[in-house]
Amino acid sequence: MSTPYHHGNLRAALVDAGLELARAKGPDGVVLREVARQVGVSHNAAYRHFADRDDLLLEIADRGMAELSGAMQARVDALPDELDAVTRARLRLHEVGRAYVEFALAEPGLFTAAFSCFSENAAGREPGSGPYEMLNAALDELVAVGYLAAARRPGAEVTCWAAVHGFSLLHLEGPMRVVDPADRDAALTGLLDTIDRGLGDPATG
Amino acid sequence: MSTPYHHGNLRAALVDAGLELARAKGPDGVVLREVARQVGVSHNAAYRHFADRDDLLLEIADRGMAELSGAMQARVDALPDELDAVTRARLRLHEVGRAYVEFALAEPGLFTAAFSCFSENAAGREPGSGPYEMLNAALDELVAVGYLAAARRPGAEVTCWAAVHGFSLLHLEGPMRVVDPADRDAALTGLLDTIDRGLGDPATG
DNA sequence: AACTGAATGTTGACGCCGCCCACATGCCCA
DNA sequence: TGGGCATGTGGGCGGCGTCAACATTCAGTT
Repeated sequence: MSTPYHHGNLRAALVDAGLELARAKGPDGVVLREVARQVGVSHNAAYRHFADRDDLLLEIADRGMAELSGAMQARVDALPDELDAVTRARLRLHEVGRAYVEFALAEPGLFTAAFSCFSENAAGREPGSGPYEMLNAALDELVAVGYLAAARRPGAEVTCWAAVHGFSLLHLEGPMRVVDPADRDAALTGLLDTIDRGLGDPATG
Repeated sequence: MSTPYHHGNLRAALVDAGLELARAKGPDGVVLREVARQVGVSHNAAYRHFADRDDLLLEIADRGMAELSGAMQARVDALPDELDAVTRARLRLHEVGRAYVEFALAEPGLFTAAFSCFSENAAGREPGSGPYEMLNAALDELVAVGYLAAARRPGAEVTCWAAVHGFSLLHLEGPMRVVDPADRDAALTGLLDTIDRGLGDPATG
């Protein structure tokens, strides 16, 4: 009555609670018993909906990835239209990278949780919506507009991803945890600039 | 008698055992009770030498960092001498980065353990011996030989570190765990090349 | 050589955790 | 109406980190 024996939508409630825990304390904060406690259900109830803790974490990771994708998409969409093709493509890559780092620093727990495990059918439900696909799209555009030589295109996505991913982790859990935000932003600008120069064709850019 | 009540050098033995556990299973594999078990001492014995688990992990991390430094130094020292200054400086940066990634992939557990926590007096006991210092030295040399413009020097160490760190983690625990070594090496070469181009002064390089 | 205090190691306990089991409850459909 | 199945409960197991009390050894003083 007051609290019906069957929750009705326990699975979703568990994921939501777990998501909040991940946000607040990172992947290690997603404790099955605590999640159950917050939903007001007994420990073990979760096992009717998830094989084990990792299975829950997997779904949380997917949600985190989706959120990251959204943040990246938002920044890309906010780009002004009236730019020439080349600078627009270059700015697009910058925004993709900046959004990635911005999200990681704004949501450290969720970000690390999202990378603590991976599902096969990754974040992007419909193709093209995941962070990886957005990055590849940005790079493809750089080739299309003639800024990035086609010969340099293979592997470029790994370079870009590695750079922003490493930057995020170094400032999140790494030795750069304590640098002040201004220096951090300057360093990020420098990183994006170096990548831009490194990818660009001197003849064209 | 057979096994003396006092171990004699328990602290070092615990660190060694913990180091092996870290190597094999990463930071989460460093379990106090297991470390004690391996040394043949009761659980809790470790508390006479370490404040808590993190304290032990800290020392393990230091050792891991030192090992990383050694691997980097070895690669740098192996560089041939008879090169002109500019290419030598550029190669030096390449080797620093390659050694970093190589170590991370060869010793995944120890590498992640080394970055799972940090001591204040970081890895390099004597100044200049830590990974960070070696990277900075390589970049300073790039400035000295005129390849890297002094104006681009600030923040360059963050860019380089982020790139190789991110590359390592993406291939270690990240979505790129499964790419085959050949592709991985090609991607790393591409990354180092992009960084080299991004840092270099077009007029000089 | 005996005494004493500090250092070191042991035993036992507490409260967490993930996970497994047997059982209780409520829903749906024949 | 009744039976089967999904869902939630309660208890228990072993493992963890940590604390407190106790045992043993060592080293320095007299």
